[in-house]
Amino acid sequence: MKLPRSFYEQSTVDVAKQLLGKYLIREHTEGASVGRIVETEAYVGPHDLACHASKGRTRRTEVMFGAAGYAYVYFIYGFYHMLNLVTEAKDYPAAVLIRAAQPVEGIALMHRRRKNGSLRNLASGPGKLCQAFGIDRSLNGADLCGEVLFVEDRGEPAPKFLATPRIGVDYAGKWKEKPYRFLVRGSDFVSKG
DNA sequence: CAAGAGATCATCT
DNA sequence: GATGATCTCTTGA
Repeated sequence: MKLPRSFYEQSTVDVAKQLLGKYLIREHTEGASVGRIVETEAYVGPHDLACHASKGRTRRTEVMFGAAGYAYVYFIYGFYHMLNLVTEAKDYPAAVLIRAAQPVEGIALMHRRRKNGSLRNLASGPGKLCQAFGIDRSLNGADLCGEVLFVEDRGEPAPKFLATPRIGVDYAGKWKEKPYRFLVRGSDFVSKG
């Protein structure tokens, strides 16, 4: 069952937790890619110094200010894309970063996109995940209730998870210590962070 | 195995 | 003109 827009309208931390054990699906002309989400991070609003939108409403962050249930994809470090799912009310900037997934379908395609990857190395990090799934800025603003990029509930019970501080946000002052990173306990497919 | 450098560009000042 | 929600490779023990 495809997750409805109302799912993304919940509080960002709740969405981040509930996404664990759900399935990310990317339809592409080359074929479908499916991964079980095992790691997420919550970026909870304009007051969250780790959230891009704390710098104000700009061209880049515009999507985060929009309605829930759309993709926020951006390019960083000159190499990598990051996939976020926009949450909460329109005009409230918040999103969940998808950090890692366990490859389920389209694994050969993922290997082709990421030359030198073992199975565990295919999508165990936000940049790697976007490479494996063929996600780039053309998907910025894509509707998660559409046919190209969405998340499915396949009836799996909610997995046990851990919460830790977020990765790579040392500049965020006291916000860097918030336990807004969520990982499926015992999964071999999370990032190392 | 841990640590560090380098790659490379869209976005904002 | 600076910098970042990263990854990979190289180095050295």
